[in-house]
Amino acid sequence: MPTTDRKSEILEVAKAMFAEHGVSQTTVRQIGAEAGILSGSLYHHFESKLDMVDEILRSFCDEVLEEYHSIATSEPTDDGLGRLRAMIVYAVSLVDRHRAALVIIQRDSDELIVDERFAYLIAFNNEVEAHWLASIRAGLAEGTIRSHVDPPMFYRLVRDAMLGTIRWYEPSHGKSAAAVAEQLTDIVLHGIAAP
Amino acid sequence: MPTTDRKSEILEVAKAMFAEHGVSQTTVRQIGAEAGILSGSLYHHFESKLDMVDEILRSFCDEVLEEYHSIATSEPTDDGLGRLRAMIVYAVSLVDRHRAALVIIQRDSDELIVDERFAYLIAFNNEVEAHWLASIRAGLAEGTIRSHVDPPMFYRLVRDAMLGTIRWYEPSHGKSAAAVAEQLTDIVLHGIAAP
DNA sequence: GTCTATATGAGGATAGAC
DNA sequence: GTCTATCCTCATATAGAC
Repeated sequence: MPTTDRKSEILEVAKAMFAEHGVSQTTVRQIGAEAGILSGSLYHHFESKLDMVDEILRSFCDEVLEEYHSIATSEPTDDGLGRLRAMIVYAVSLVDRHRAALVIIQRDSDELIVDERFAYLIAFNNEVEAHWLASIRAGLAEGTIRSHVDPPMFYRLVRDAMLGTIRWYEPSHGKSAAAVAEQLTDIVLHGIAAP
Repeated sequence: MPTTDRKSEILEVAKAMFAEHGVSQTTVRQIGAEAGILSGSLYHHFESKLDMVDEILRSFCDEVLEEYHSIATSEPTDDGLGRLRAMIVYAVSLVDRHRAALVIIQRDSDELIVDERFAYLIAFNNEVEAHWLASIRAGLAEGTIRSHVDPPMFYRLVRDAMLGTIRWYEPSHGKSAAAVAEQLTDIVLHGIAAP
């Protein structure tokens, strides 16, 4: 048995290329060339180009939802602010570990969800948002979050700030993921104004 | 003289379509159909599809840089925090007034800048960033911004939070642009943690 | 499982009549 | 200034040999 089968190998190549150039800008010929196979032969492993995208994104969504569930249940249920901190750290860590999948979802999901089989992307977003909103509302209820905060608006602002890091955050040089998470958490919690 | 000439009309149609579906996903045939003209006839007004994109983005960049310049000079030069507030309000207002151009730049600039003629997009980003960094550093120097804040990282986090609003902010219903700006400014300045 | 060869369609762009 | 007609290229995907 090989350490990784041919199909998974091709999928890794495709994932990187989809992330770099976008799904529709990546051709099956390019994927084949990069994977050392002719484009026609790809269809022995996959039914279509979108099938590759589907496999990549499904496994990502499954994994992430499972991990959010752990955070939501393992942290003390009543400590909204604590769970929120944990979620920020976790979300930033995804930029390290699943950058390609995040880039694809961020850039191409509008285009993908036209196809019904990608409906799970909408469900994924809703479920993630629900986890965040629950924590924010718990924080508001327990008084650790200022009443000024509008939960959905706040969630979206923070989510977009995190997703944006994908474009400029370089794991290899400069700031670590931890430093980015720390700066973001600090700003979100205490603001930038001097007391 | 017509109120708007045919070329501007076509450009407005194209701008909306580029913003909705992305530049490379919008075909000249679609633009023609929407503008009531055949695709071949578009080439009487423009040399190529990318020429349309170029005209749209150039005028946007010019206008925005000019307005940033006003903010930077009209507000008291020594009040970094004040200028920063003004910039946040201004930037959010762009989501209202120039949504389409912002969407195009956000989604397609990676693809566009491969072409040398779009090099001004990089210059644009650098210049806008320089305005923000100057204000942030002034705020740090005068002590109105906490020393914790890393200027480039902070700028990018806030910029991405603002750009993200493009995807969910609906000028027509619900929150006004002012409400979004207010919530964002409030979080950025004071954080969400209760004192 | 990968190759050769090719079907089929859509994209940007052009030439010349009106 | 717009239309008709068409060129050329490149995309996804298929059929069948090896």
